Amino acid sequence: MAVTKTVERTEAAPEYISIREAAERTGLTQRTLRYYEELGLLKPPARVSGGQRLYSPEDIARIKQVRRLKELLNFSLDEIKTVVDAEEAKQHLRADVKAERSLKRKLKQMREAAEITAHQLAMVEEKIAQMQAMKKELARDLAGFNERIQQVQQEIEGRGE
Amino acid sequence: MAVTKTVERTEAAPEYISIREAAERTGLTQRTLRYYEELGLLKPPARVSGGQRLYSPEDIARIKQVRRLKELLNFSLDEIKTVVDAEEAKQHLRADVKAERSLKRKLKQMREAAEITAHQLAMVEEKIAQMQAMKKELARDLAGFNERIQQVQQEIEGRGE
DNA sequence: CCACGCCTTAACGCTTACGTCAACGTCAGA
DNA sequence: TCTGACGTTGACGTAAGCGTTAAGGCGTGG
Repeated sequence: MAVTKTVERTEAAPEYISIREAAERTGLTQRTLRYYEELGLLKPPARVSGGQRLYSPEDIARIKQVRRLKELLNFSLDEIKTVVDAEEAKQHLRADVKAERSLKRKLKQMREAAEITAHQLAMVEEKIAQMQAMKKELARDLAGFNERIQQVQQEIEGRGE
Repeated sequence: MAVTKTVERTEAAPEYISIREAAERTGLTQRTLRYYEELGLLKPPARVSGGQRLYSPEDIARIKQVRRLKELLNFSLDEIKTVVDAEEAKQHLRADVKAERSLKRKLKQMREAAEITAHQLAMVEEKIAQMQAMKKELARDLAGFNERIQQVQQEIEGRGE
């Protein structure tokens, strides 16, 4: 019985925003938001009775996370999908924990979730290391330039040109 | 009088390598190397008399830099082109410095080069900062998971299940 | 009540960044 | 000298990631 979530539009929920606002706040376009939803990267947001999307703060947070995965870590949308699917699993297991079922099962699932998170963490750390190496190189270049600038400047002054 | 650079192929320069090796060492494909060259991201390498490309160690270094710009900083090839064009300018000015001309001119050019480098450095630093924020978030998540795992484990032991 | 603005889905278009032939030269070894 | 591996330049193909347009629904202010 697929119940379509709706929200009172009688100013009840001020934190719910239109796709326009969502796009502005996340730096993506409306088209991109719909596209990501279509791909399953974003779970379908709430709708008003008229059918228009209403994004919750959690939705916004998730959108920002997807964007970070893409822009910072350079993940493809496919890769992001596997990540968010994993996060879905996390949510489910949290619900499970609250619903109280087999503890061993939960333990296994939580370990998987932790492993995924650890993996992502490792990737981020690796990228940071690479970028710090790049930073060093650039800093060295810059120092070299500044040194030469000093030299040339002294030459000019010495000459009194 | 466009003189085509050539290199003795009588084993004279062991540091010069074929496009195959260049691709292997840089992690790009041969096609990509030719494509980048076509776009002006790489300066045309030396050739043997037969027309085959020979990459110098400097060429290889440049290729790796282009790759870093793409993969680490997520630059488009267009953006990379502006960067390498700027670096071209640096090289030219270095040649100028050796050729000894107007010192003031050189000074101005060197300042520009330094500015460009500083700009790139700033971008790298910003990305590092963003990624460290992301790292913190992930670390926090992971800690939360591990904590919960401990809890569940104790529950299991306490029960003697 | 109707015009205007914002939303919807569906479909096609387009750019980037290469992959993949095809057709042909080159070079080293048997 | 022939053969087979490797290289060359086009030219066309293609997947990802959206942009853009079409055709229409909803609701709100004048």
